[in-house]
Amino acid sequence: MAAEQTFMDKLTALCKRRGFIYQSSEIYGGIGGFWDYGPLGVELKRNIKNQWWRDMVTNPPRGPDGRDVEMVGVDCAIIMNPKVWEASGHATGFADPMVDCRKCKGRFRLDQVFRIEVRRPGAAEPFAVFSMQGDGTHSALEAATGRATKLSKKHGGGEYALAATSFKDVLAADPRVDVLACPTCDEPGTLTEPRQFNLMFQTYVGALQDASSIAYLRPETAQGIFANFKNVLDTTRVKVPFGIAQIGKSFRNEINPRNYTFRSREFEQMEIEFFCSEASSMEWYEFWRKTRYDWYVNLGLRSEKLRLRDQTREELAHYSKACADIEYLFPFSDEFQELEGVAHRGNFDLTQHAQFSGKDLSYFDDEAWERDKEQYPDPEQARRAKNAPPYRYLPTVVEPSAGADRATLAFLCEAYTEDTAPDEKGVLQTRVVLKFHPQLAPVKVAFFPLVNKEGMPEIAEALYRETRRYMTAFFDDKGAIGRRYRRQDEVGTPYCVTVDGDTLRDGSVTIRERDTLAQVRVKKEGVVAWLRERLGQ
RNA sequence: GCGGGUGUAGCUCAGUGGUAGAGCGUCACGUUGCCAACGUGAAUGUCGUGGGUUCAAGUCCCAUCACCCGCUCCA
Repeated sequence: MAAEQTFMDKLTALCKRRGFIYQSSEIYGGIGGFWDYGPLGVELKRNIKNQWWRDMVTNPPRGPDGRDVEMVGVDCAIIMNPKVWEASGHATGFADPMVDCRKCKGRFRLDQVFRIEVRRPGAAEPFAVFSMQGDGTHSALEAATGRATKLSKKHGGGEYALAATSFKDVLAADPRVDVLACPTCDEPGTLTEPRQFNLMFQTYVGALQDASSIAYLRPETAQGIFANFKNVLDTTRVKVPFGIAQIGKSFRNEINPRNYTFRSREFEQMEIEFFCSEASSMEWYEFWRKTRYDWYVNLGLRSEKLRLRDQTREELAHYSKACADIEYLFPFSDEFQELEGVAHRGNFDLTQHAQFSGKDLSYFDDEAWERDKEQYPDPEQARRAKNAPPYRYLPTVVEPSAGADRATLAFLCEAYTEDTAPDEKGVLQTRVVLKFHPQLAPVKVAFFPLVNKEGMPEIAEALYRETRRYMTAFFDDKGAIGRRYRRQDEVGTPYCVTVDGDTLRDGSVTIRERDTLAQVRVKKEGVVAWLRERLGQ
């Protein structure tokens, strides 16, 4: 742990020193869970987002059906009608504190779990106590009857009386939660202390600050996509299967933000909701699972620190058929941490929004109907068939949901390398280098005059001005050449171009490669083309 | 949320209740001939913040904020 801690310390120090990441409002003592990207950090993160958008939206891969994936983008408001969060399930459990079970991972509202006491008529002490879930005392008692009868028989039979007290009331009288049993696991001691879960940031819309004007900052970008599903269907010519993508900020009022930018209260997501038929959904799920994993690998997360983990049945949400996490072993933890989740969500979200909004969010498959309608000669039969699957249905959703800040942090961790390079006297010295994939590097190329005379600076600057029309470039004539190379290594610049004496004689420059330190000579007129070819800019 | 630790220059860190420091970095000038050069000079601090004790607080006390570690948590 000590060595890994040192690694994170070095990385965070580098990120601060070279302008990748700053703590938010640092001059006022900072604020927990919020981070700013500096001049180099914003380039890095933007490159990651742009690459994602290019690879997923504007130039998506070929799907399992042999056709190019159809994908459109949206950019939705952060604040939405609060009913959205009722439909999505994010608002439930707000009114009452909750307890979690450490064993079964269940979460229960205190007013919906009851302590059931079974006692003989007139007896002071119950002969059996257990826990039961219910919407109210009545439903809890009803649910408990079967078990109480069995317990009564076991204890010799005879009449018994039931009493149900909600955990809320029990704990009000006696705050010891460890004597209460989890209604699922049925053993005491597995429940956490009750807590208020209010992880959505709350605000007021309009000048009037009362209950009717409460709104929330979105805790995920996905719901904006679902809420616009019908709009996109009606106004573009997409056909299922297709996806809607969005990059944007989300907010969660995390109890305990930690691990640098990994768990922040304000963060940026890159999400796709991919809509397909139920029949093809597992095929699409497998496709996205692999496509998204490969995306990270292709951009440089090559080590064994990246893995694709299928969630176990117990981890899955009730509506989900399958979910895989793309995880990275960050230096700050012994455990893999989630970068992205690829979830098979069934049609849960569209069902919820159709129900809560009262709007029809079904999709009608024209092509299939045109193909099959001859099979329904009877008009009434045809009308019924037309409005049911496989012609009209709520599409199934596969959701690849990635964290842009987490990806940025993973790429930084993976890129950070210490190796050795010879100094002026040929002695090996430690070198810090960020080995970013060239596509992600904040600065693509730096231009140096070997020395500041004989017209070298002018030539180098002219090349710099020409090149920056196409890519982020940097000009540096300060200090010795070796030092300038090292400065660029430290921020991950893949190429450095040096104008030297030979440039004056034959018009060639040296291009030095970041990872290998190898140098090649290129005619100065060909430098831009040489770089654009290798950087795809 | 609980317990422990830390907070001094851009970074890493010294600093016995009595003048605010070092290395690296940054900037200027000179030098420069391909991998962390050298010389000279310079800038940089409400010692996290707010109270308190004291003749005097970076140092002691209290509170608070931020970060780190361990638990917890991650809807």
